[in-house]
Amino acid sequence: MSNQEALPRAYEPAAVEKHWFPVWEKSGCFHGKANPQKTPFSIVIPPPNVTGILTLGHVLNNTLQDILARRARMQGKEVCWFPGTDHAGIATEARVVKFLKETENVSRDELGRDEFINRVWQWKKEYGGKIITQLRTLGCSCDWERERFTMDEGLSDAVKKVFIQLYNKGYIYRGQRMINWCPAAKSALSDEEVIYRDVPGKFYHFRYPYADGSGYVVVATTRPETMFGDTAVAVHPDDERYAGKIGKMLKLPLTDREIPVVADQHADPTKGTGAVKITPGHDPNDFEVGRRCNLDVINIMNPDATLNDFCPAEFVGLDRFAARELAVKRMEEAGLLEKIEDITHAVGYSERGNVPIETLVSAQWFCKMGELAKPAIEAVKSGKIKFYPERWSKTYFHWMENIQDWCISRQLWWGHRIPAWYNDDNPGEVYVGETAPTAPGKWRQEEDVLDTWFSSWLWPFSIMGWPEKTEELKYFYPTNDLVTGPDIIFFWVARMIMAGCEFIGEIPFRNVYFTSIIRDDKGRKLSKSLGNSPDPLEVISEYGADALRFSIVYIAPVGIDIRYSNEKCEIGRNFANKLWNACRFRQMQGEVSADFENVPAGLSGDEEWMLARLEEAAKSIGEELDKFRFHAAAHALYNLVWSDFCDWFVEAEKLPLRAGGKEKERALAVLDYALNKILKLLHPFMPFITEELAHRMGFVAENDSIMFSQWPEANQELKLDNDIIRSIEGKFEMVRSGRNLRSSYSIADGKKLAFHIKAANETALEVLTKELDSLKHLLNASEIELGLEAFDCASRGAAPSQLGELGVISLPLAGLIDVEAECAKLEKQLKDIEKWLSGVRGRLSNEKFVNSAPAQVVADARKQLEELEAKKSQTESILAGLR
RNA sequence: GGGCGUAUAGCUCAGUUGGUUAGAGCGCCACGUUGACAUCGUGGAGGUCAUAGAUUCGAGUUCUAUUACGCCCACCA
Repeated sequence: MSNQEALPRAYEPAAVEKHWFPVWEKSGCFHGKANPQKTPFSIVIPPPNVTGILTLGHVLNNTLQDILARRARMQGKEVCWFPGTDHAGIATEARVVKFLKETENVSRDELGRDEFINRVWQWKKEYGGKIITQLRTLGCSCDWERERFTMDEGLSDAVKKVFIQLYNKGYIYRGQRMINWCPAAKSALSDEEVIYRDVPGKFYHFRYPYADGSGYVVVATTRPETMFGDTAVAVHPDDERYAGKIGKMLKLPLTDREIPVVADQHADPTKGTGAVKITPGHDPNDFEVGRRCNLDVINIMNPDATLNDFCPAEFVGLDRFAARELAVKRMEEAGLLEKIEDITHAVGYSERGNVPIETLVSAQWFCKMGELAKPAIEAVKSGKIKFYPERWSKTYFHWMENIQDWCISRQLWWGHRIPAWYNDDNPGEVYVGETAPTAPGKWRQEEDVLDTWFSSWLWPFSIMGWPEKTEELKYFYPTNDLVTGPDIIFFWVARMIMAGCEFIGEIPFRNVYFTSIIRDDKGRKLSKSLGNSPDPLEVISEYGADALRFSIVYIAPVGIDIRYSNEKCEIGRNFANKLWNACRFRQMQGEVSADFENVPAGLSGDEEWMLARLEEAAKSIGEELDKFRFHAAAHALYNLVWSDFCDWFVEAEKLPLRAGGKEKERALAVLDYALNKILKLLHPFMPFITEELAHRMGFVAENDSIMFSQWPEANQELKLDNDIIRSIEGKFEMVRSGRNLRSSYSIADGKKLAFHIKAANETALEVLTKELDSLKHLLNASEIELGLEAFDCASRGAAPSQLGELGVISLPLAGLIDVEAECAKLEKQLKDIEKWLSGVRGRLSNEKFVNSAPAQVVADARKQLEELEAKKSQTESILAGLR
């Protein structure tokens, strides 16, 4: 794309985006490698599920990472952003099971383990990892050569090594424990994978008769079907109502079993009847009671949550919910149903399976977390790792300080198979190691696989080749920033910190930025079923990737949820178009200056003003990004480009551009200098359009990229004259006043007008004289009468403006002005002035204020008083003149 | 039950360490196409900062309580 070619009127993102990404990727721009000459900067991507497709959440998350990476690259750092995907055990297995059912009508079990796993790999090859392509569409500057998958060989080795190490340390153990069971996945889950929902339910009160026929005990339950697992009824030892009953037997209804009344602290005498049925096999509390009272633990369920053959015949094979209804029915028939209450209670659901989980006792593998947590807590406490927003550290500490053992085994096939073997010749003998044991015996490998997060928590170093001591690891670890959602703070962030501390002896990252959660414009969560989840690829094709990126950062508030709708992308699209046209305008003025990196000598006031705005923007954008305040940086850019550059500077420069000669040359040089800086500052946010424009304008060589140009830090050497800058602000204020007059008389902008300006003082007069041509240009004035003496508004039929920094501008409109209306306007102004005046006077006459407020504040108030008084008297004289 | 967050213009949000006329974008109203841009320009209207107290010379900003909404954690039958 040569810079000779004229720019089209409107920016068309599609072709530009399609053009640049392959160019970048092919040229190896994104590749990072150990380079001792440079400071390393690394990020690891939160690996999306291999089944996943791009969502707006990913767009936000990855745009932010890209901004960090691209800025660091421009700052001259050696950048590596490590990409990859997660094998996502449950999600992927379920997905492929469904796929096989639909395409081949075969089940997982029909295929068998090895064949099924083959099919998952096939599926992955064909359909998996779509999101990786989609992230390219978004412009992500990941080091795509380094893409990894959590089931890759090296990463799997890391998992094994870690498992063995923790096993040998005594942290990993296998045991019978109460766990969360997902009937959909038919697997154990960790506590974190259970989400609690308040749902309507019923509270059933049942009568359990004493075996000797001496009446009954009333117990209440929300889960009648679990009664077949009851092994006791507990009462509080001090509960007088049951004095003498402890030890008596009850007949468990609908069965031929008898169960004892036991005494246990768990029974709360203040609740209900004070008696509680005990189901040690299906309730964590009851399990503990069972332990204390030596009760049997009975599992009454099959893996799919149907009742097993321990239950009465007619219940066997029934789904738990059907069993519930039947149990209630039978109890009622037996006259043992006391009452039913409607209640709302929290029910645990499986996060992935979206069905109520079962708590049951099962043999699973666990990892003790207490010791692992200690250094990880310290890392955040000491500030080695910083959270943004900081408050998330509270959530982190709370969880870490109460951390429970982690159930890491899953009854799935897709995942890292646990490297443990059982000796069938010698039951109880277990071997844990990289490969099958060679010792004699009939060894059988554990069927279970590991929780997906057991590989994800190693991501920051497994992706760099650990346990090999690679160059990457040495150079890029620990990484700099992590950008992720707060919803996986426990699943992932906390565990990565523990893993880093434990296995590398060093934290995995220094800063963690938690993104906002995206909702629709009504504040609802985005979900497929609601149909309110836009497809980012469609948005990109409609608005452009840059537009989507910019918009989503621009609208993302600090620490709260984002309300998104596609129309918001107009912000970015319009902004891109504005930038495009600013460049188009510049291009139409002639060749780009030879030196666009430096400022020419002999600047005009407007030009100094522009440089000042640019400096201030560069400074604030840098500072905001350092604090991860992305949206603030985006707003600063928006104002810089639209308001400062386009609305004021470009308009003002049209004058010297028209003048031609040296003046034009200088104006062009400043425009180029500013545009070049603007494109650089904007590049991390909008990589495509800035690359395109930088080339079109000739700011970067044909084979180069803006992504390696130098990031504009605030320029300390630039000496700007604050008086001049202030006077330009005054000029702009006067222009606004003049336009206001024009507008209030509904005079078209195109009509040339004559104005009068009364300068506030000698200095103002000097400034105004110097800027007179500019004022005429910006006001589209045919003539401006300028002086120190009061303008006789009444005789000239003129409407005066409000008093500004530099003076009063008035618009003589013989015969046209409405004197009454003008007077009313001024009187209102006068009233306002008086109101403020009395406020300031009141303050200054308050001794306490004068004595205790900082000197500067008092001085400011005094100055304000003077100004207001002057303003008042001037306004009064204008008013008098008008009459 | 515990913890956290949010409440500012019609809508979505800014508002740094308290400093006195609370800002932006969108929307709305008026006017406007003379070559950068109608994906635009110019001007304008619009807010007793959720409520009640407290601290202070001064509170959108600090403290307490209340209300509403949202999120997280917690074994309550």
